[in-house]
Amino acid sequence: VLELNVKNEIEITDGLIEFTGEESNYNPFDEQISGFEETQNMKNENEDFNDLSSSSLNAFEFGQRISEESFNLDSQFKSNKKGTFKNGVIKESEVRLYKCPACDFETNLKKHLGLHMYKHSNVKLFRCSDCTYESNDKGCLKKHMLTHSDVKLFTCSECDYGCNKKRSLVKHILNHRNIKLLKCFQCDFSTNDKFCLKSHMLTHSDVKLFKCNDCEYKCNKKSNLVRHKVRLHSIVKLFKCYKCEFECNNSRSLRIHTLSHDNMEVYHCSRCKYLCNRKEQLERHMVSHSEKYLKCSQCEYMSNKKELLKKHVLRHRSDGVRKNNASEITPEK
DNA sequence: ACAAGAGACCTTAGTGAAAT
DNA sequence: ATTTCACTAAGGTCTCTTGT
Repeated sequence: VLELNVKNEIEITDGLIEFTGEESNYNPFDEQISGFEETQNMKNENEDFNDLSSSSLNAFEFGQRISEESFNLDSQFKSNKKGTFKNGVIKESEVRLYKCPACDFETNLKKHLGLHMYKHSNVKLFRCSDCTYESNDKGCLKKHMLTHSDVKLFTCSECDYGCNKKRSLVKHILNHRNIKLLKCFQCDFSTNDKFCLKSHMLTHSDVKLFKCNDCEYKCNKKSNLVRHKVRLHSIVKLFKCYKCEFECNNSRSLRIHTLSHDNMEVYHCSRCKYLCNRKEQLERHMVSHSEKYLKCSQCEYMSNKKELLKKHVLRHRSDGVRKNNASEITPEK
């Protein structure tokens, strides 16, 4: 039993993860993702996880499931109907009398229709006093207000982690236990985050969703494109030459530029904009333009840098894949 | 549930400079 | 002249959090 703060507890016993203290039993892993598979045998692959029995994850559950989840109902309607479903059937007496003229929503309670109609207007009933957030749902505003406070409804008993969502704590605790329930069917990658898996699947695709307007760079993540633009094409120049008007956004470019002010003999690369003040540095630089690569004898890895190949070979050793020695570093022509 | 962003971690490549 | 160390830039990937 992992004790959470105040009245919340999470039990992990025989494969059952269950919250006690509150009634909600949300299972973030209820849904199957097409093309992906849950690693139900993951437990067997993880010898460090001693708390569960070997067959436990096949019965991985978060207590009793909420039957309402399976109905496609408006959230306000659904929230007030709790307890009116029995075995997934709505009682015959609860005929829906009020229909929304603007959409398919219908309810048997007039006040629910009134609340629903706010959805079709610009009127917002509740507004955050600290930011621009507004909503027609009081509960949503209450939840939003937590983001302005330091209050953490759920805290981990094993570390300093705290959050306001049960689901987040469940995921966090699964990380402590080294359990990954969602697995990529194309590689060894696994995670507990469905969206993360979706994003991971893009790495197996040749499609690049985002392209830089200023160069040939392409990637599948918007945040990577933004980072690329800031690093390479940022209009903000942080480094300025103290002798002239030259500006750039990295220290290396500035260093190279200052060579021109020092009356030093400057060596230019014929294939790029590289400059330096020593002949041997230029020669080493030219290696980066050559097609001479050093190849690892144990895998497909290649590098034109001896230090990197050494590091790589050491990794083979530490992984215990195969014993190796320096003679296995085979330069290619 | 989904989407997006921030940030962390890891890796590779390139480089300056010191050591050999 | 060559090797090695230390550092930085940059990209890929993943985790975590937040908002809708």
